[in-house]
Amino acid sequence: MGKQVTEMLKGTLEGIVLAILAGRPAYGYEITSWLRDKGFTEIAEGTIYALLIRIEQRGYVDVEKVPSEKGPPRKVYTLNADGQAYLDEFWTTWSFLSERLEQLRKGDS
Amino acid sequence: MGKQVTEMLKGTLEGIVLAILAGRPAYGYEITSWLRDKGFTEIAEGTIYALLIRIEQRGYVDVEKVPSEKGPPRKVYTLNADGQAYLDEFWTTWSFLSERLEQLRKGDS
DNA sequence: ACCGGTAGATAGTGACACTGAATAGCGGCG
DNA sequence: CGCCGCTATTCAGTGTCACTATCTACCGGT
Repeated sequence: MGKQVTEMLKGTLEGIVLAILAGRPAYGYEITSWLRDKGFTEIAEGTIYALLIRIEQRGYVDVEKVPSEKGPPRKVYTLNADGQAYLDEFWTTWSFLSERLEQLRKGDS
Repeated sequence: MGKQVTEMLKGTLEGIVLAILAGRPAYGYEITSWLRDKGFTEIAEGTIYALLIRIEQRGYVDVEKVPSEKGPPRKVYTLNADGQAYLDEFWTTWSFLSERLEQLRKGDS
């Protein structure tokens, strides 16, 4: 893989993180580990933190500082109503794109 | 839709165009019209031409100038071996991403 | 005292799609 | 004839997003 994934993630990584947060609240480091587990081995730590700050500024998540037993305090992110709405929109957009791509792959051109 | 699609297209639009060219040779204006037909109404003309120049410079396509009955000569693009290899890679990357996304949507988190 | 693991922040870079406008050839209509 | 509309391509400037690389900071164990 490599650069191709990087470009394809633009616009989708945000949705991926919001989808994770829809399942349960989480903090940055946790999300990064989870992504690595799921095969996204190439996603840099810094990328996730930058993304989290972005969605926080847009008001898609609520933030709470929670002291950690190990290391500095965690910033725990929780999806709010605006974030859920944006996530719904994301899935609609994804479905649209996904369907066209599958048609194309089948040679329906 | 709107901006969300735009960001999601990064990295995939290139694959879409190559997939079209895998079916048959085509020129820019034709590809744009085809995309609009298929629901990609928001893709700007300029975007496609810029993309075509890019994939030409990378050597994924062969180019032939064909005089047109109407308007200036067409630049007809044909997918070559390198392009086909890149397209195969694209589908692999797409499958990877697509599978994780579907898992996420099903709440497999 | 140091190191490894946990946790987060940030400045600079590159790639890609969009906007908006310009150029150019051709046919038809008044 | 002159202008409009359709076909067809090009290009300069913009914004967004993920990456790289680096830095700060807290903790436990050796």
